[in-house]
Amino acid sequence: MSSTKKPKQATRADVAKMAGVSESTVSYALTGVRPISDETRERIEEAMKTLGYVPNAMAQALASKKSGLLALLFPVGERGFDETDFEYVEAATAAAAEDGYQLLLWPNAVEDVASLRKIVAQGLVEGVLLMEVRAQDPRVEVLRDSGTPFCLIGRTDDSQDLTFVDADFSQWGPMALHHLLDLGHTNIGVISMSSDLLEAGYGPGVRTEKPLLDLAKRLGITITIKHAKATIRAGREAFEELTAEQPDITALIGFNEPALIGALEVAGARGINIPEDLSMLSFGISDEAENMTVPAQTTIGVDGRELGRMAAQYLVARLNGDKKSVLQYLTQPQFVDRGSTGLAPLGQK
Amino acid sequence: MSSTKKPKQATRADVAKMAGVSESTVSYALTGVRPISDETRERIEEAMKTLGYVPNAMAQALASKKSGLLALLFPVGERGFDETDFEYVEAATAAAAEDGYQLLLWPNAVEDVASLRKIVAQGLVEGVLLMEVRAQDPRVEVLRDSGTPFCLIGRTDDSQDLTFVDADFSQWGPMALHHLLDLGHTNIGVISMSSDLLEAGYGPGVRTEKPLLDLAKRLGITITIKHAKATIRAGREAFEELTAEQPDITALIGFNEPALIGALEVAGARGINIPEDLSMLSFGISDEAENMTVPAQTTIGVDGRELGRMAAQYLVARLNGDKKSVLQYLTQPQFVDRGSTGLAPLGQK
DNA sequence: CTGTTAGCGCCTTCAT
DNA sequence: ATGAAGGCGCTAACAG
Repeated sequence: MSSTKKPKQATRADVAKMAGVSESTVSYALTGVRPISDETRERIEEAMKTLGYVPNAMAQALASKKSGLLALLFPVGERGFDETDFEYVEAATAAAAEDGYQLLLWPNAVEDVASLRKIVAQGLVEGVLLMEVRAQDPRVEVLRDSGTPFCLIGRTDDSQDLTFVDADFSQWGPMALHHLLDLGHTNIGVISMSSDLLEAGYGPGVRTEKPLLDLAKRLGITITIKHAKATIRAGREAFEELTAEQPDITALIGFNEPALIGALEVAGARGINIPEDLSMLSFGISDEAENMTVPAQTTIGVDGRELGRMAAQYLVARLNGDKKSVLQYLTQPQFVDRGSTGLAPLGQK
Repeated sequence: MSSTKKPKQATRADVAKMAGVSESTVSYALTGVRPISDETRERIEEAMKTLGYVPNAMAQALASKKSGLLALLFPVGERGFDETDFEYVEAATAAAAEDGYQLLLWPNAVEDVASLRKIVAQGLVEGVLLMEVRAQDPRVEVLRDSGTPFCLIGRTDDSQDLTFVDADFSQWGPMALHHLLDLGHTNIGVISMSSDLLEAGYGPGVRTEKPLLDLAKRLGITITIKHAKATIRAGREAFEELTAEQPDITALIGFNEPALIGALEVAGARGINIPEDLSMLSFGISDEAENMTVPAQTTIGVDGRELGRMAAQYLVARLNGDKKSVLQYLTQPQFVDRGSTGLAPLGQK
């Protein structure tokens, strides 16, 4: 058996002995919390190097009450992780690492408040990042009275005094309308998410829809909305209903990725050219996912990486005792033109 | 300020005092490592409940040398996290959780061996999961002589005595050929990954290509391979070259997601119908990504979730002292028919 | 069945 | 500028 057994890690005591100093001096040399003579510092550093000393994370955490760990709470069973979610994770991980923190992935059902309470009580993590936040989210209360700092990606209805980062959904509709109106579209269809989601208070949905409708009315744009489940099939049906009701629609806004694919399929089958016959613009779909559709979709959406990064940074700010009364960030909508919108066809009445 | 301050967590000592027993008895009541009279157990449990006691993870880890944490080392900067990678993560997280372990996300450049060494020396994690394994992977040696148990997702060239899970790439080509041959295709194009990747020994590439070519030769199938970079543009060019060289191709195998999209675009522009005029089959693209293309692609690939799950389970097995000399797992290729392949058109000679 | 006693490896307040 | 000593909260022998 050439299998190497666990080599014993050098401990602070070993370093102290070898350098001929006390253990605490070694600690101070490490943290720089108090002045050390250059000479002893060198001896210590050399000892550390030859011993390959690395402070033990557990002991450090236990003694200092600082684990350097953050939890990223992500919901399981919901609608599963999608690509955008993943952008958060990656960006948050990187941002946390820059500040010396590691991210722990914690799969947790939103309703499972009991184990969340237990999890934070364990004292493993210093702070928590929450994904897939609901309008009324039971996890918030648990975290709040556990005293653990946390930051939401998304927000609750009642989040004035919470730390969060979110997309500024209220701007999506107006931005889309301006873009389409500039191209001459005045009769626009929308394939949005299911009514169930909206009625459940799903933030992106409710925050987007009203400003869109309000502005359309003021601008005199005709809007026809269809709510569809998040399936390709539902998208096909929605598109068919939409075009039956409003044959003169010249542009389509989608806020429902799978349904949009369905609409694309039907349009393709009917020989509708995009953007010559119909302009398409889609909301909130991640860059990569959107590149997959043929043709690629012009998009107004959220920069997942920015959100993830900001979330981690805000959380760390809280940990470092940032006393700003409020730490909240709304990302500007991200417009990516992939050529699926164009001038409105003429002669549509 | 109604802001709740960190409530002091009850400690084992508190429980012991309240229950009128010694501290160690509390521990034993928790772990069940030694018999406790029903009566004292009840007193203890009640005390725990009223105090809301939860064992401190750090202290537990320090004393027992078991943190309950696993690291998932994922490479940054490479080609970025894609959706399939994410399936590993999600599945591994879930599987680890079932065994009582948490997954720590550790972004780490493959070459950054120094910080990897440091990371494991910290003693934070009990084991490591490695993603994006290279044919020659410097991280393996570091882990091996750190004595930290680890499991690869993928494998190195020299992995006889390593613990790993990987797809059985050698079967992909044959499976694809059989499928296409059954439909009457004997002149097949391949848009594969860049030669750079292959020359660097990228496992999925090299392990797939040779068996594919070998079997094609034996079956008398004409294969024309184009290597393209992972971009849509490169895919367009590859497809154009391919069809210029071999106008009689009736089927196309893609092993390069973005390039495949490019090929699809060109095909669409030329009015080539799939699968009537051209059958398409794609390798190793994740389910979700594949559903995004229009038309959807028939795929031979890997079940990312299975891999992630197995990886976590194998690692935990190692941690639990599973002495099986070898723990290695190859997943069967996963064939998903999405209708992009069909009978070869006639009269192509 | 239960209690006592060392640690685990490090941080930190007190001394000097 | 440096040491000594007392925890942090828990595990795991060692004693009854």
